[in-house]
Amino acid sequence: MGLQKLTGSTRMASVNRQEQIYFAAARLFVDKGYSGTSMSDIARAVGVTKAGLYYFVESKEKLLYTIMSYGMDRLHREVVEPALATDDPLDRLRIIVRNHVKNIGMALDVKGNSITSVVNEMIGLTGEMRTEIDARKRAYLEFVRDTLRALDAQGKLDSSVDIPVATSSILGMIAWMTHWHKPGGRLTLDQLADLITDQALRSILKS
Amino acid sequence: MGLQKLTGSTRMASVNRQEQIYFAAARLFVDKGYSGTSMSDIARAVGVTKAGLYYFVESKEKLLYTIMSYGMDRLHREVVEPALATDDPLDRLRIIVRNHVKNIGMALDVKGNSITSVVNEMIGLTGEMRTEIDARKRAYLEFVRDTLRALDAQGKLDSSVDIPVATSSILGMIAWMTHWHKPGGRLTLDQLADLITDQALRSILKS
DNA sequence: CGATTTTTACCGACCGGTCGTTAGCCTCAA
DNA sequence: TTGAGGCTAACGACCGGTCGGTAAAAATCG
Repeated sequence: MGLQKLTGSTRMASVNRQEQIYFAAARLFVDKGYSGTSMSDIARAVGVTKAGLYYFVESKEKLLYTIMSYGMDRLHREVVEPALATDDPLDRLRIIVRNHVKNIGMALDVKGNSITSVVNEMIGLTGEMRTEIDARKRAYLEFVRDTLRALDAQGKLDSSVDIPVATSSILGMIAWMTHWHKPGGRLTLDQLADLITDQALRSILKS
Repeated sequence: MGLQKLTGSTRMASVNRQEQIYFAAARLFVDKGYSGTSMSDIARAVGVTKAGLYYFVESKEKLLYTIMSYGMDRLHREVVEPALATDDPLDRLRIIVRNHVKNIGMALDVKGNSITSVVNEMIGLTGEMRTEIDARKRAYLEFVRDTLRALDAQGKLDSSVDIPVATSSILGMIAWMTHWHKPGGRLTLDQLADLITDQALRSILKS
């Protein structure tokens, strides 16, 4: 393909490239899976040679790790921190579900941004990186579980609720969104978040 | 690993090998993903050379397709058909959730059997095979959705339930099990199925 | 300011290895 | 003797990753 020669610059700023690579890789990882995506695929998506890619990225695994770390950061900032702002466990759970759904929804909506969804990819990481991401995921699970426990302590949970199972089920409802939610559909993201929040709460609260 | 020598044969009957290959492949696909699993992995798991594998299997994609087809067959036989035995939509939904959970749970529990879980692997299939499996999955989704619709017609659904969203959310609760359920845990599969069924129903029914 | 050096942002070629797949040979039970 | 059930060997394509090189931009210097 022909070279560009506009304003004498064929290159792009490094910061842009970095972001571009992370976004493109995240999108591809979500679409084709981690092992199903080759470094050439990513390079092609950002318009660079594979060799050129390795100027910005240390390894494929490190790339996945960086994306996952960033995703966990966002989850913490946009879900955990706002939830900590209230002491009422019911409000807290509402915020958790609502913001988590919106977080994933945005990740699917916003052009090129699938960062948060990649966190579901568990395979592909090994060693310390694997350990760290696993620990962060477990911490989040524990945070939600504790919220359910607090709700139980207030006697607000239905008697047939098993807290660990209920926690995983609610998170499953949310995580599974990536398999069916299509951006630009019938519902706005806010409406969707409301619906899922209601359903999740109803699934555990006393009638 | 030791050879079996029953009836003086170091070889295995072709039917056994076939099953063995499907089970081993299913397990590996669930654990490491489709693209993350190589034919060598599968061959090693069943104690055959990679080339030897190709006597029984036409291609990697066909192998995945066969496993998925088998999984869909089981889902139909163990979930859809029993559900059709009743006309009451509430009973029907109860059967769907309960049996689907048990189906996936057994797939995780039973040694070497992960068949049903593989159905979640959507990538890896192309062309007609992809189309067919997609259609069968959509038909199942539609079946569950229709059940919710019937429930709605009886006025039993909570007013804030959106049927398509609620259907996907319930199926998400179930499908996500593969990510957290560990066989031989605190609960029996029956107990687990009861818990999830209750929670799923509570999530959509009028209080 | 212009000249020079250093750094940035890449590319083409290539590495050893593994991928899915095939061809052809051997072996043993029926 | 035949054919099911393997085997060894090898294929071309592609994998993640590296190497040496380089044009252009930025920093430094006289």
